[in-house]
Amino acid sequence: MEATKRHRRKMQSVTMMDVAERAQVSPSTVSLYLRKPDAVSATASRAIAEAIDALKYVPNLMAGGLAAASSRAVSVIVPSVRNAFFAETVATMQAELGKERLQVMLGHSEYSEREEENLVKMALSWKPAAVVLTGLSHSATTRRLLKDGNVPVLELWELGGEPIDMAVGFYHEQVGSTAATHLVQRGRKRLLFLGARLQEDRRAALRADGFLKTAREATGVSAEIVQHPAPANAAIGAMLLAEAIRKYPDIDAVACSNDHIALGVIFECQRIGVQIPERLSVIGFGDLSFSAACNPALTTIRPPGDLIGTEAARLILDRINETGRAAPTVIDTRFTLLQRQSS
Amino acid sequence: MEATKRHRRKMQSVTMMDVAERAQVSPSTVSLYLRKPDAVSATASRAIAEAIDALKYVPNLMAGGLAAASSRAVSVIVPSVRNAFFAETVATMQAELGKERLQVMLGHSEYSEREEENLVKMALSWKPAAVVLTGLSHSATTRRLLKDGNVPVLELWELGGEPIDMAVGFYHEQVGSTAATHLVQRGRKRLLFLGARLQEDRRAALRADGFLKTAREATGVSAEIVQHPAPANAAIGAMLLAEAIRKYPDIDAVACSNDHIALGVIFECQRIGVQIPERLSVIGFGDLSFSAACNPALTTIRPPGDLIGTEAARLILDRINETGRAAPTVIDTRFTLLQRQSS
DNA sequence: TGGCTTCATCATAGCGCTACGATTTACGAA
DNA sequence: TTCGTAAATCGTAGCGCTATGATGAAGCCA
Repeated sequence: MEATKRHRRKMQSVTMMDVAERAQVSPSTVSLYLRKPDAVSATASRAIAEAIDALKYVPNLMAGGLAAASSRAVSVIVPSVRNAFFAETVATMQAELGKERLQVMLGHSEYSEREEENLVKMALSWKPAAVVLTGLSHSATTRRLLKDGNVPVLELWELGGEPIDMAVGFYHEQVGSTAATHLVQRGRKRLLFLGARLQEDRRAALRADGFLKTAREATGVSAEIVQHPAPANAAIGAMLLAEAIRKYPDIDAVACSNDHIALGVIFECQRIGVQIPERLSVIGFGDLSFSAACNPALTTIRPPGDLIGTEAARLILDRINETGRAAPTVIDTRFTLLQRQSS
Repeated sequence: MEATKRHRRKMQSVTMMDVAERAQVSPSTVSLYLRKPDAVSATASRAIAEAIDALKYVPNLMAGGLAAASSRAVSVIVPSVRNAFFAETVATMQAELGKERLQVMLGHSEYSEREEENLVKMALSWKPAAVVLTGLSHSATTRRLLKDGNVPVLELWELGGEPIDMAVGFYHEQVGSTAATHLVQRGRKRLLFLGARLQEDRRAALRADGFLKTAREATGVSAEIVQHPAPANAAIGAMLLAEAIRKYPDIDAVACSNDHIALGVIFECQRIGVQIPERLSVIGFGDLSFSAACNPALTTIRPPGDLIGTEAARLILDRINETGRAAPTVIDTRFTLLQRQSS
């Protein structure tokens, strides 16, 4: 009986139908106005804008996404925004994509391929316009999901090997190599690499590899490594320096896997009376906001986190808008050695 | 003619209908299994799980959100994740909400009420399960949109006045007051507040107000302020200290609006030969990852960014699950004075 | 044995928008 | 004046899932 049929009430107080009625156009025209304003006449546009404002209409992006089989969302998966590198890239992407009314959806992998896989599954459920990952290490399931997902994929912050789709980053072994070359050119002969969490942070491990390889190739130069499994911060840096000097009393240079560690090294050197750079050269990685203000000012290698974010956003927008430009699959943003006082 | 009728092709290769067919249940049961597993028998659950795995089914959350008139997304709007305070809160919320398969959507307001308003409009288009804002300053339009939006709203990181819905944070004037009280109790009499970007960062401005008010109430104590319009970082901190000493040569204590500024102050004091804390006490705000490792270790006030994130996530989940507990509208997380060596 | 309750499962209309072909109108050229 | 083309607008089925009442089966108690 019709009397007992379920009547699902309308959930949204104002819909595109209401806007269309007030503006005296069809709902299709309202939809077109919101998606392609240039395809709608000035007269109709004014009436529609007035109706939207008067009715305080808020579009339902889920209905639009269902109908279009794609959403205006970009899933961005980084190890953590606690990490200043990824915070910078996320912030830059959010600014660029926000301008085009694309919503950034955030996921934290905490350097876990398993967690990244779970996040990719959740991401794909939203039919995102693109999926952004950090680095090149992914589970086989993640790779299959993304290949089957028919979605633009970017891998950021690391280059090497064949990307799933697009990649923006630089070669981390080259960062390590550049640090070693710099110290050797400064005349240092007893080099040390200080790293944290290298088991999970593969990019830091790659920098360590590049450093040791290049340093050990230099005539008359020795290079060792001292590590700690905890996440990198200044306190860990201080501990690492203390252990380094205990194990290798004659070191004359240290390269740190990031500037937090380098900061801790600088403070620890002050405490134990080691002069930088006279007695010990220090080089970091990251060029964080405090690096130039250190005493002495920190020599470091600057990764362009902002450029990575900007280029990634541009690739996404190009792919979405299909401007026809054959966007390069891989962008090498390189990095910059900033020679300051500490080396 | 039917022959010329448009046939919109099915977009998603595998849908819930396919899973239902393979598991030999109805699509309703599959939907129930995904939303409320306890309501489905063990036999049916096994068959459905097998079918999902075999067909590699990925749900379409937009269809679900359209049908349910709500999505499993939480919109989180912070000034920027470049700021470690908000990065910590976002990271904590992402971890808690991710466990319940709620997607964090990120927005950056850059301390602009206008930008926040735009982000709230975009947020509401996704029919989020909750909207999270930072601070208590919002445009009238933002307040109306959220009230009309029929959505749980949280305001984080600041208490004071009546919240739109729920609030988790602490009183920033009390932070400033606590810093002043601490310095006065240490016997300091010529106090200075060093702040950056106080025009936009209202919480930092509130801390400055609290500091000056309390310091000036103390007998025989004077207090001034030196500011810079740029975003706070260590380099700005160094500049502020240099200007502070130039303008007020007899100061014996500085309170910094955050620990980045304090870090710059520490380094600048080293450069100009000012002994901390003998000649100058320094107190910061934030307890960032480097604060304990400074030389001298930095006295600071620790805001519980992680607790704010955890409590916010709990309030959201309670509201979504409607557990019946009358969750308090306002949670004061307080803050902690960490007295280290610099004061 | 029958009736009532509970648990598991199902039916299906509809949520709000979009794609894309159809239709209408206006303008310019022959 | 007529025809063709371009611009603007419209029609409407369907995208994939869910809410909620309906239905059937099983179990328990009188």
